[in-house]
Amino acid sequence: MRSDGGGVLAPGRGRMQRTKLSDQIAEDLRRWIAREGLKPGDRLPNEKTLMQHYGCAKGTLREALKALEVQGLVKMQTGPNGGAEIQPVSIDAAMQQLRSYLHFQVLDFEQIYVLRRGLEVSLAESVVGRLTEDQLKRLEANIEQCIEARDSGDRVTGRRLEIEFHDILCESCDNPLLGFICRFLNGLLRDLVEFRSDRYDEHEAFGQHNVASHRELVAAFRVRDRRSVSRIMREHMCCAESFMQRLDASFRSDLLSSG
Amino acid sequence: MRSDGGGVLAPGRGRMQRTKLSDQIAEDLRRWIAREGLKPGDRLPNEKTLMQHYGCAKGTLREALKALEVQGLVKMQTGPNGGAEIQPVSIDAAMQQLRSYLHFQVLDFEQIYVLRRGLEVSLAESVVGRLTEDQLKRLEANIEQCIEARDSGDRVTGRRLEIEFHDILCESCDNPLLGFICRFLNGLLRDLVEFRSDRYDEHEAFGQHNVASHRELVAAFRVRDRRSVSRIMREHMCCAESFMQRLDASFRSDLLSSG
DNA sequence: CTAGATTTGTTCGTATGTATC
DNA sequence: TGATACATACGAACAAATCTA
Repeated sequence: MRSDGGGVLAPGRGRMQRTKLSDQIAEDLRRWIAREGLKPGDRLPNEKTLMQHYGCAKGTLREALKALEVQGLVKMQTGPNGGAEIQPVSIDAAMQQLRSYLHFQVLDFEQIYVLRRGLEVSLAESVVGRLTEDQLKRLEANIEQCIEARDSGDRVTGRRLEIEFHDILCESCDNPLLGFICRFLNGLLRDLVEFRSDRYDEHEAFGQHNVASHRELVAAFRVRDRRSVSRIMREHMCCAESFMQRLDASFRSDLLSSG
Repeated sequence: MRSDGGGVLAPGRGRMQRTKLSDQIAEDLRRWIAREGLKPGDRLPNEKTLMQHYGCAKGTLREALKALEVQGLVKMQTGPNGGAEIQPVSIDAAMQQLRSYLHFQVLDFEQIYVLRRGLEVSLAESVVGRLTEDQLKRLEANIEQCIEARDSGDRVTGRRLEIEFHDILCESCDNPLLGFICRFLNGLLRDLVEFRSDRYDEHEAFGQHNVASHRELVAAFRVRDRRSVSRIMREHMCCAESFMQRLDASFRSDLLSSG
């Protein structure tokens, strides 16, 4: 029993193109998954059944399933009881897509900090009283690792670890939107920091500030002092931005002198 | 042109390819597009050529192209000079992916405004002096439309138009990250506002506030008064949040009394 | 406006690798 | 050790869209 397939037109310019059958099937499957309320671990019917249901060929159905797979909705598996298995909605697929969108745009650290200096404060406020003992311990362990990295002179690792501190905070955020964006900004910073100048003094000062701020933050989190958390994070963001600015400046002068 | 394709096929004995052939081809095409620096409008080789290059069957290649199409990198076209055409990196694909990620999360207007009240102010500040005469005119026209919608009692259209005001501001933002997120938040609000209560008095007051604030904003934009813009938008967001809160409250009481 | 050429879209048949029992 | 179920992949052919002469 083939679904219509005749009159479905795609809005466009002069060329009105009949929507591809594989796209119709993909869209139908998406709706079916939502309507049926399928959860991660559930499986779609196998290819043969779906082929009979939609009255289409293997290639067509496989293109439809491929679309769902790329979007991270399902994962294909071979063997008995194989087929398309519903996947937990992945934050990674959304991040990668947003990243590839921004890949061709100009982006510097200042544009990131326009968002970050406000959002990280909101994030910190929102997780006060929600951090588990395990997470607090991991925050403290992270600070120790930062100190080790600094002592061993491994600057890039140090910067990366300091960003991980903020990733841990994202875990407890009950606002999925805020959590996503903060995590995403952290990822962008991780990429940027790889290419910054290796000015020893700047990195040293930056690292010392970060360790101090992170220690104050953990202390305030432990006593659930929301106002202190807010203030410390605001100052921390402000300082971090100016440190990044100086790193960026010396990085650019390095480029000039070497080019 | 070598018809070899051996570097991609990986003729390993024992276990065949761990990753699906179509995925390998898709990844190779992505890298090829980036390395070659292909721009929107450029075309990939046609299916036959690609089949020969990768030494694969039609179905396999089509799955690979489908993956690129879903990610918004290319668009397929039939006919002579058809094939896979490179697309401008679309903001829509990134938004849709992020939306589907958040679809299964709990999200209310308060969580949106935690971000919006800060980001819209930054956005407004960043577009001061960058708005064209055309955009200023469209902002003013938008305000007139809002008044018309209010007079004709069309509340939902009014709310939608007021959000479009903020979409226009996003156009001039030179920070792609900030622009993306503000646009995305506007989209979320558009969805939420559809289901809000129809309390006439609340909507009326909300509409009047919006028109007044938007008028003040346009005036400040015209004279490029950055500090006024910042202040007005901050107050506007604060008021809008409390209005939404009241709409939400009466909406929930409606639900209770009807359920 | 029609006819042909080009290229994607779809179908069917078949074979093979792989995981489960 | 097979036997079975399933996705993966190949190849040939036809259908539909679209450009050009």
